[in-house]
Amino acid sequence: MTARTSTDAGRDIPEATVARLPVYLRALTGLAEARTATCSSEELAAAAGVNSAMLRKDLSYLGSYGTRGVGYDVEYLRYQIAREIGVTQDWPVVIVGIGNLGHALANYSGFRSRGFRVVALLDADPSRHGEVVAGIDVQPFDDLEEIVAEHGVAIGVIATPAVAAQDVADRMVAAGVSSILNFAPTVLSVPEGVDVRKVDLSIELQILAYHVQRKNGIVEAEEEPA
Amino acid sequence: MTARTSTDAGRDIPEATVARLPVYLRALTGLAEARTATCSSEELAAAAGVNSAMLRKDLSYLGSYGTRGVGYDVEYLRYQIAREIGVTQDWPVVIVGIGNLGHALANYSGFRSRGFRVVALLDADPSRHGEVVAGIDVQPFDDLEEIVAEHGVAIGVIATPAVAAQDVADRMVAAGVSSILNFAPTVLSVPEGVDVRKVDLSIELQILAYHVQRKNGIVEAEEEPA
DNA sequence: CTCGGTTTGTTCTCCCGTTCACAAACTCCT
DNA sequence: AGGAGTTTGTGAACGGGAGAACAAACCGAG
Repeated sequence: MTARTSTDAGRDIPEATVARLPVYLRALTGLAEARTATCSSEELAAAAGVNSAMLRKDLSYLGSYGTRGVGYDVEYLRYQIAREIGVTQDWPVVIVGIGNLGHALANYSGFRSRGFRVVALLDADPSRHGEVVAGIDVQPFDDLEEIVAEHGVAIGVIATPAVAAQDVADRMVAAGVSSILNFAPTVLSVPEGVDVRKVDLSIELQILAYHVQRKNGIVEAEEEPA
Repeated sequence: MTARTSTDAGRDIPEATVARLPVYLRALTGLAEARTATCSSEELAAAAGVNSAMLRKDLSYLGSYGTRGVGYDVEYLRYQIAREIGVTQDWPVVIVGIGNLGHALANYSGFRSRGFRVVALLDADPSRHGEVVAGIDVQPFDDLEEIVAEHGVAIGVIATPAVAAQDVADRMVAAGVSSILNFAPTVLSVPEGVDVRKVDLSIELQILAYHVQRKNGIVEAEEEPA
């Protein structure tokens, strides 16, 4: 056995697995609400929309939380996954850019119910300041540093126009934010150690469009000269 | 040379490449707006936030559109990628579920500017019908089939609560929609041949939370009994 | 206590995606 | 015209993820 402390039974979880853990968590929550006490990897995998072998392998990175011949205890596994992700406690989050999308994000109930608490809404436009969205009033963007320090914010959400996004990211990083969820359609450059995940709505549609065109592609053919 | 028609110089583009083409397209648009006529793979890769070797390999699936020793013609490459993705023409899109997120999506200018046209906003809640969002009035969900048929809609966006999403997806598929962008936090099951892409806001945050916890993980240690 | 049935945890293999490294090809200067 | 310098396109190596298959472990019946 290599040198390991007793607490970290599963080091270095693959990124692909990390991305699926929240899906499993949601599926388990659904099962728990349906009063299901136990489930097999087959059932859980079906609920999560994945292969059962992959599910078992994913879970094995966390530890050995199932019982052979029986399956998984829904509540127990749910807690273990939540603990591994880190959503047993609440994470403070700031949202910058309270336009249409910022509004929607601020009102999104899925954040609060899944371990995230929006502690501030910031916008650079003074005409928005004081507006109350989802029970929180919009504050000047310049309050960023103070708010991050006060609440210990580690996660920032950028919902600004593309041109502003890099500046916002820089300020966030300087203020101590280490993870950014970026909705602005631009590539952010951040220092080593800072995580950025991007959600780009039009890119998703373009990917779909490609596949639609590919499916219909047999119909129209010529484009270049023969 | 294997049997190939003259038109399809690049069959079966890898999925990972398809997902990056819109990023390249956006970077090229930015360069074009900056009056840049030509760019090297190194420059374009930097603008897109990827490795230059990967960029070149990605582009090579489309064909040989660069000039060795020179680089790529911005306008020409932009057109070729747009054509490959299929965004030279406009795609009609329907959005179902005009809540907070649906509002934001309907108002999102990035759709229209990138080859997508929202032809209808649908909601099952009668109290919303007639409301005008982004210049389009909200119609009953039951109009779905008629609208899909009339406009030849191939792409549908689901922005409903989770419980309604599967029903909406089923109706969409039955009406002829072949690609779905799903914002509802649930796993959709669709028949073979239908593409689904999901965007899940809270999952993205949970992935970030995991990494934050991992970074801070050295601080707090014990959790299980020794 | 033993045996059959069930389900997990894990190993092995295949495949896709990424990166490296280099030959081919183009431009420009002399 | 020829050679030096650039940059593309691609073959090959490398790493990680996904699925199949199986051994280990558990339950319950007799």
